[in-house]
Amino acid sequence: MITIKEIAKLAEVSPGTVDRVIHNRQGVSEKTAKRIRGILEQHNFKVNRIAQSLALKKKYTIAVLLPDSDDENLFWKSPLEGICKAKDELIPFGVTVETFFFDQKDSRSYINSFKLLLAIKPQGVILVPTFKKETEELTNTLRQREIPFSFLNISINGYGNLSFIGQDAFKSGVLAGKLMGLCMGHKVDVLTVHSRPNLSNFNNISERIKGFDHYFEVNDLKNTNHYLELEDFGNAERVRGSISEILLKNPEIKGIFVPNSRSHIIANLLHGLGNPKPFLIGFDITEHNAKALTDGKITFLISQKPVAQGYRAIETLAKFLLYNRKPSSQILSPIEIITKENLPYADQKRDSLLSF
Amino acid sequence: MITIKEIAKLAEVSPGTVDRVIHNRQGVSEKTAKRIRGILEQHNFKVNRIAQSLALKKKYTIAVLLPDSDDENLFWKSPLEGICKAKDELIPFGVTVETFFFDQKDSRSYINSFKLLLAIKPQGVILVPTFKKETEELTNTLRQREIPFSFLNISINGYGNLSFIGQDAFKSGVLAGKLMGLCMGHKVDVLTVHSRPNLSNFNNISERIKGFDHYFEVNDLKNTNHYLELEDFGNAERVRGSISEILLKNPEIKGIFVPNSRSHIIANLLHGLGNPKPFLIGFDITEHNAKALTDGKITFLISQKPVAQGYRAIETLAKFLLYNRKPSSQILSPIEIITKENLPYADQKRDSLLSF
DNA sequence: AAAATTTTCGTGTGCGCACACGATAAAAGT
DNA sequence: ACTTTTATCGTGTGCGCACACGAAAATTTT
Repeated sequence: MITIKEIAKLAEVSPGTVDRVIHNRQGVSEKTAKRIRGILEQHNFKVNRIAQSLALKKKYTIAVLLPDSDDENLFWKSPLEGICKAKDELIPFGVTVETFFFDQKDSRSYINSFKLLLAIKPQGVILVPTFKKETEELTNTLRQREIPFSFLNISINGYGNLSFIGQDAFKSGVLAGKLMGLCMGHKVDVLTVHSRPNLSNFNNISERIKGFDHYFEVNDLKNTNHYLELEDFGNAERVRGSISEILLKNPEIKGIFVPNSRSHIIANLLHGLGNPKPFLIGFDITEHNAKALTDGKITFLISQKPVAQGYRAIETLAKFLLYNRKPSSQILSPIEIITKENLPYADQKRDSLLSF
Repeated sequence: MITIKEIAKLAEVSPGTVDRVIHNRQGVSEKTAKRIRGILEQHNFKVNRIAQSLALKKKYTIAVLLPDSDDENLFWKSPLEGICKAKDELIPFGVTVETFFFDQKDSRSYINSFKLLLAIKPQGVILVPTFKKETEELTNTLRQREIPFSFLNISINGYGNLSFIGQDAFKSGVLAGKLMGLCMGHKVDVLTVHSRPNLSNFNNISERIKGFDHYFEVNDLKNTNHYLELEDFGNAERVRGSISEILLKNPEIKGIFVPNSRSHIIANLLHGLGNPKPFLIGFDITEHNAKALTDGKITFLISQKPVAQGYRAIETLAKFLLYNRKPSSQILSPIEIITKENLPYADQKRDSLLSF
């Protein structure tokens, strides 16, 4: 690997001048700049990122705003894990990552945490835009202060975000539909169990349902889709009642689709209702879901490499701050099909050369 | 992040002494060593990998021995891609990666390429142990010279390799069986199309078939498995003849399993034989397979993140050489289920903070 | 007790780059 | 022709660490 010093010798200038050309800084005549650029290209010069990182002394702070993961909703543990991993790796780069949490069911906590976030004066922000209106406010502030920000996991358009890191929710629904169609055939009824639209993260959920239904429409399958809207997945008694009611009324229902990470709740209820091995498609590998999948109470889980999602969100933003590398506007996670058989191999940790 | 110099001040010694303690080098009395270790722990000191890499001047050469990818077998392009990526990133670490190829159908080329490989005196080797007997020879040489080596993609035991990077072939077969069982139901006949056992890479193929059959046995499904053994997937006329013959004889065959990356050949033949949308499970996302999947001629592809496989093989070996970090003996790739719907999101490139 | 040896430790340099500072040369102003 | 301004470039230092070299102290040998 050729160094700046060597390039300088070849061009008969000082290393400082080469440095200026590399970074397009002013203070070098067009004539010599051109010559140096030629030599750089000719020798395929690439900055040694390692030396660069060591020399760079600018400090950056990235702030993250994401839902906290209570016992009821374990999903957010995974992106957080990826975020923490990126955080560790970024320390020697002079990048600090600070995390702020909010309650998914309380938009005020979203606003409040954001205020705390602003107080640390971050140079970049990652956020999960759970609440639409409030997000408009927040992003206005960020744009005003010229703080770049990316959306994580939930995609909404027209807010001037640098990037979106997450899954194509609609397509993941389509895939769920395909699996249902392939395994259930044409004439069987299916049931979609979802929560109330006004709850958080609904953007993804509704897109999944749309995608699911879309598959049946486009492929002209003659299945009947039933829907069960629950107010609160946490209320076991009421959920049990609603489920058994709709299943009794529609005994021809054979396949069940739960487009959120609380699939295990439905799976375990069905088990209790005398259906130990239901055909059920759920979302996300949480601990509970993994257990239900292993026990055969869930057939398929659609997953999205949530750990990698968190990691990449930080990584791309850091790259933008450090090297001014603009990420693509959509960084789409894989849409993984997880069964009992391939679960042990899913969502592996990744580590980089710099991690321990 | 606390530095060596700061630790030295706290311990009232010189940075050099701290350095000696960190690397367990001799030349420091147990008393002061203990004191320094205490302070290191207390402040949770971690070496700055970036500064370390810059200071390290030891050069390493990693040699890779893998099958070349002709038009007939595109699979190996993917691991190579990952290897090249790792190679680029490793340059600033003083690690050079050299690749050597052999013909999968010619064990002599395996031996010959290995000789060339030895000539560059690598400090570490990655190899795809396609031929069993010959691999024994090669690994003997490597052990003799104390050159650490890892196996890529094909797993064979008892050769003293540092690590294996690849898929659990048996389990991937089990998963294929599961998908077949789920979609085909209990009474349908299925056909497994494979190549002759003496061909290269047979270890993986036979394990996949074993896994596939195992699923049906364990779950007591009453399907009948038919087998078609082809001498050469490349001979279109003969393959067509064999396929149409077995399908005519067994019209009840509804599902087809092709446990190798040439699934697209069978898929296209079936298309020609008047079965435009067969139920077919194949392996690996090659260009041809991806096309056939998109066209609906293949239902499922089982994939294994081959790009990541190549990358990780190099990465783990480099980490071992650079930092003496022993990888786990099995680095298992995910067993991915790929359909038309999630294909666009599969096997994404990954890049690190140090890549361009 | 002096010399020789070994143990224990400090100092200094360089890895490749970024960037501040100052020097020189060219252009503009007076 | 001289000063002032501006454009152009070179020099030097530090980022955190590894490692070679040598100095000092402790130990052994004579």
